Amino acid sequence: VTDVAKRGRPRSEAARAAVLDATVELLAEGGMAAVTMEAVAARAGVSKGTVYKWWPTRGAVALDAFMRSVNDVLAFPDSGDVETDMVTQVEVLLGLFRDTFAGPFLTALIGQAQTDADLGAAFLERWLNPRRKIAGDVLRRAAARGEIRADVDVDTLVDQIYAPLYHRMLLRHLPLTDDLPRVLVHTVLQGVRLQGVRL
Amino acid sequence: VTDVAKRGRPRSEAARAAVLDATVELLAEGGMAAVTMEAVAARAGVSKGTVYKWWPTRGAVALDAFMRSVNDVLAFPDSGDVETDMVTQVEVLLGLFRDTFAGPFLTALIGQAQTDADLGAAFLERWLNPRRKIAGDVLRRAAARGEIRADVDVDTLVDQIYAPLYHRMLLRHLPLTDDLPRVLVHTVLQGVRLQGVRL
Amino acid sequence: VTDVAKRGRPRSEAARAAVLDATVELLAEGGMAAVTMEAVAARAGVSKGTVYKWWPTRGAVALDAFMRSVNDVLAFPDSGDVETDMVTQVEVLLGLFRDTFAGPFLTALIGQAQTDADLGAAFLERWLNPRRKIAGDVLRRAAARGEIRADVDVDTLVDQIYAPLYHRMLLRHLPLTDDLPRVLVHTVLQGVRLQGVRL
Amino acid sequence: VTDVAKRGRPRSEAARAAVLDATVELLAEGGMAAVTMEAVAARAGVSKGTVYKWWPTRGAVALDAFMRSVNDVLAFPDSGDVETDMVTQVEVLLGLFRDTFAGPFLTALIGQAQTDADLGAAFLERWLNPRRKIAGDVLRRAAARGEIRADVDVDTLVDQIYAPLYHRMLLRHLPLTDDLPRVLVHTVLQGVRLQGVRL
DNA sequence: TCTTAAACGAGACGGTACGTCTAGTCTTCTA
DNA sequence: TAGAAGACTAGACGTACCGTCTCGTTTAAGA
Repeated sequence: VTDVAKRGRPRSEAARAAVLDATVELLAEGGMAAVTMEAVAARAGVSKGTVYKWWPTRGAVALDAFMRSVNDVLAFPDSGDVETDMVTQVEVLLGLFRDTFAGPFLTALIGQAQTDADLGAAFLERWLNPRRKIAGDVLRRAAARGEIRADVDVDTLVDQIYAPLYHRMLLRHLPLTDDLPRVLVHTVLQGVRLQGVRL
Repeated sequence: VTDVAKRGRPRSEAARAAVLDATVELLAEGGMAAVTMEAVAARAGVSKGTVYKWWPTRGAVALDAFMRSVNDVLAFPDSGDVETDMVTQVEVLLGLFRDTFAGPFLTALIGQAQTDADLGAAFLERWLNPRRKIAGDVLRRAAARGEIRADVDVDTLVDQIYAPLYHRMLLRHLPLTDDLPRVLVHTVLQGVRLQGVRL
Repeated sequence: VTDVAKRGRPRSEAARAAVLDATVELLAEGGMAAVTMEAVAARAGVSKGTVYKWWPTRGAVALDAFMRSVNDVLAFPDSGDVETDMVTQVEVLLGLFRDTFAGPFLTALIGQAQTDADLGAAFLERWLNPRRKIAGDVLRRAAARGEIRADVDVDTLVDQIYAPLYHRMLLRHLPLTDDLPRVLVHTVLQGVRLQGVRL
Repeated sequence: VTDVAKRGRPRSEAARAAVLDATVELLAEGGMAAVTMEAVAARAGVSKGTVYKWWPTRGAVALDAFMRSVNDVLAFPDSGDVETDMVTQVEVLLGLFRDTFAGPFLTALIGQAQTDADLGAAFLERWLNPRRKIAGDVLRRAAARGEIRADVDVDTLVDQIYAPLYHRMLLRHLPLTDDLPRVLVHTVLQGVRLQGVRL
């Protein structure tokens, strides 16, 4: 508990919200290229100084705006069957990528992170790692239950399921199809299953 | 044979080479952020007008510079064993990503392509698709030989092998380790093999 | 007589005419600002090299174009009365300045000459001095006939009659009115007449 | 009294002065051709944006620099004799044109004004018209006193005295000689005097 | 008829300034 | 003390002309 008496004018929550709303709008209209500190401040009706006071870069603003606008879909089913659980979860993510605002937002953020190391680190911490963690837990539970081999490389397994989604979203070489989650999960789990083939 | 008479002063090959060299240098020194049209022209000892005449954006310059500087490693072994061939090829790619200039170059290009659709298309055409094509051919040959299931989804299989490399390179959540190619290829092929488990 | 045999392709009169026509058009459309070597060449359907071969600067092109397009109004009446002759001549010049293309052309040329000494010299030689000469001759004849004082400063007299026309055309502080020639000439001649006042 | 609260950072007077100083220097060194927005900003140690913020064109900068550097010599003597007063004043102007920095400055400005209507208007308002006004007032007072004819066209009279100075400065067909003011004023006033000839 | 030389079109080139935009920082007043 | 307003330095943007330069192509005079 901080009983440090706060002096001076408190931070304006209105300003914060206006900045994040403006960012979402601008990204919708013109992609990440339109999300300039200048434009964000102008659109939000906020001074540039205020934006810089609370966010170091436009990437940071965008990440905050993104995290605020996704209703966190971290809930993971636990039906007792790995494949069912994984497919369900991948389908949720694919829907998010393809059908909601998260798609353009994520591509923009990852693109931006290539020239902004801090943004990359923040993106890992707040978005990617939490999702990898729970997916990994499901696989670890499956290994404990004997559904898949115990010596499996969970990290690589998670990559082989999730990376193709990001890859297609970023490179646009192939569409995100409805059957993709099932195929991705099935092939990989088939490869690490203890007992023979399951069709 | 083009007997189209060439009118006017011919394009300076020296200028073209100077631009691409300068781009490689700048990218090495300061990443894609340092590759500005201004800096490229200055470093190359070429006028800005000339750069803009031949390349629409800095992304286009960078892509050309990249394609010129990779000795095209499209050669694919054909030992008759899918897994060996795929592992070998993925190892080559991983080495390229991790140990050469291609890594920073590619991340920069893909990042840039998120706000430059033309660059994205050119990148697909000149880099990604050719590599996917030959990897896919290897898998299709294996299917024909009966090594893997005939109804396999080749595109997705390729993604599950290659996407993790790009993913780790772009997101930096995990390192590109030496055993990664073997694990990636083995798990996936195991999942689509006709006869049981092969260890 | 130059019996120097001319070898090689002779100068294209068509190109010369096209350049001068284009210059007149461009100046009409956008003032001297529109008369760039680039635009002249393009409009004339002539290569830039050809333009530079025959004219050193755009000012030179413009001066040539101007001199070609004014039907030389050097003819000066000689009625035996200085004032009548001078007024008539100034009226002709004023008409030229105000009602024809010569106005914009001259302001552009004089403006341009402020940063192009060669153009200034050429302008004096080909336009201003010939006109000053014949006006001066009329005044000198009048002095010889005893109409005006013999010790009159002819150059300054000519300036006091003509300079106001150029001044108003260049500075635009006052319009070129119909009665201006009469007033200009009358006042000045009144000041140098031998016998008393003539109304 | 303006009790309008000024918000935001106030304009930097240092920057303004630096710009005008730099402009004077550049014009001295290389004429109006050297006065580019780029060079002005660089010489002044000021960003281009700041220059463009306060002056729309280089002509505008130059006019401001000019108006700041002439100690306004609007003071007009009133000895009671028109001719004496006018000659004195024309001599001052001639000295300014011929012996000081004002000459090159004015020719450059008037030249520039031929392709910049706004500059022309500003030049009239801030330089030419104030000077014409007080010269005209002297002549109007003389008419009221009966020294010259009451129906005189003051504007044209002023032109006949001043225009030759500008004309010789711009066209360089004749030098600005010391006796010019006396001759200019004498001839014209002689032409509009009420009583006969005065030598 | 064939050669030769100048003029021509096309257009690429190194420069340079344009006027605009955004990044960040800084300074002042207001809430 | 936060925030709004906005001026400031810095520097890249993409465009436009500059004047020069190579080309291949004409065009006429001289061999």
